[in-house]
Amino acid sequence: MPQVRVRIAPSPTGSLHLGTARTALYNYLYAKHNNGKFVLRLEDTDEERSQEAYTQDIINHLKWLNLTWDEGPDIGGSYGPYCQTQKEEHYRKLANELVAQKKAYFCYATPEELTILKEEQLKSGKASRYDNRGRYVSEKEAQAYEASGRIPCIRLIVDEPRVITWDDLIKGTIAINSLDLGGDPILIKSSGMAVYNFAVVVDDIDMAITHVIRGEDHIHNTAKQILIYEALGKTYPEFAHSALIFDAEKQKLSKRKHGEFVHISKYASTGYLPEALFNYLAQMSWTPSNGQEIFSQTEAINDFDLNKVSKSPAIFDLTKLNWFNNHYLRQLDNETFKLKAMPYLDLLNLNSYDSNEIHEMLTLIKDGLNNLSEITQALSFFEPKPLDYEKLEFMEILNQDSASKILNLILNNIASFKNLDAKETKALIDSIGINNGFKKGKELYMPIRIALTARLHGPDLSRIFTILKTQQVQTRIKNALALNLQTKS
RNA sequence: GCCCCCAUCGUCUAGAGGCCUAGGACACCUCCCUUUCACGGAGGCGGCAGGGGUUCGAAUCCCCUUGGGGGUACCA
Repeated sequence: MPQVRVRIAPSPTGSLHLGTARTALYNYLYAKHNNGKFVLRLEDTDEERSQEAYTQDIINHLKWLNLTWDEGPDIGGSYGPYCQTQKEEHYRKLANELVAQKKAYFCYATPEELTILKEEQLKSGKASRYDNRGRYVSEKEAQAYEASGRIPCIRLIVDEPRVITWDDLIKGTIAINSLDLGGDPILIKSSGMAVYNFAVVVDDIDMAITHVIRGEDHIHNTAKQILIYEALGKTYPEFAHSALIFDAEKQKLSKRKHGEFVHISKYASTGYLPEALFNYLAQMSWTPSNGQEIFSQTEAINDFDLNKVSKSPAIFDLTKLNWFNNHYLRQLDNETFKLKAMPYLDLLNLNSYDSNEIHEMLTLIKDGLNNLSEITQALSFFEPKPLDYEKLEFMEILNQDSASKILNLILNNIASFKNLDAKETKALIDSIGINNGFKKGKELYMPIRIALTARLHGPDLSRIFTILKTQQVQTRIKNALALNLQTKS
């Protein structure tokens, strides 16, 4: 058996899409599982929408996901070039050979003529398709078209009717009638550039691709492409079509509807770990044989099997991704976590704290995070500026008599808190509470929590207390008490 | 319209005719731990789209219906 060679072939018309990433992931896993090669190729035949910035984005984020390729436009390889725009001549040459062999022909129909054809078909309730009229144009007519300045495209002659069938590695047997392919397909646009379906086939042949793994939106393209392989006299590769990823309304994930959250870049910048996204994407239509939800890339490679990839579409669920991300975030050692947290920490003014204190803050919140960008909000109360207590829920608690009593007690004893660690701080708060008739619990701690953080919930209060230090604690309690007086008067 | 694909808890799935009283995970709910939140632990709720076959036996095989999705470009 020849070496397995698979490819991911994104078009640089947008930044790396979730769906493309998952297709890349399947290809990657399949290649690595079979000791094969994974190739990156850019399908940039769309002259109008392709952009260099997108190419960079795609390359960066595939790398970010640790889906590394063995050959590609950035690193080369012996089957290049790996961009379609660099192969224009080659495509044209092959198409012309097909014309010479009478397997293809020049078609002089104008877009306007085709639009009219389509409208007529629609009106009479027929399936809309090209009527293959160009097949029957005589030499003489062709010369007349040339003389009138028409520039032809090249179309492939399709046997009709005929059943095209292949054994899909994910879906099983698929059969499509050539009659339903919309008429003789274009190979070369009149601009001279190859059309997607032709370029793909030529490239997959040139690059000795053995397995084409892609989304099921390509199923009809596959039928057309098989016809092209046959015309070129080549055997076609194995095909595997995976179901698409949907949103909660069972619609295809689209930039238009979902904004930046269809792009891998968004997850990277929001502080999702590549391991988490990899794991989530992999498990959403494939389950390892041991049934585990959490698995590493290596484990996935060892166990991957196209046959076990789900035939039905999966709905993208951010909540579940969050669960995976939380898991991987908690697994990070403190140093790595700190390193990854830095960009989000930098958004806060925490210059007054030393690195031990920053470290302490991070361990405080590490376990409860969905993504790293939540750090900014989670730690914002550490910024040395006055807090805003003007919220009904806070006021209700602060206005209780017991609240001002407790806060005053802490204030009166503030000096005793100096240089205590978290455990000692807690013990002191407890004893102050007990000596003055408070049970330790919500009644005792909530007013302090609100005074120090202006929040109802958060991490361990005594640790917050020690990080803030007595000076800041004193200021905040005074502020909270002042507010209390204000509302009472 | 025409063609193709798909159908198990709200979501992701396990299931290859008897191991199924349909298993797991996320979410949700209850309880425990706990000053609160989170983490962790113990439970709970919840599903084979419908109808016909085939079979001793169907979530599983076949057919129909319904529903969902994709495609139908000189886009990729």
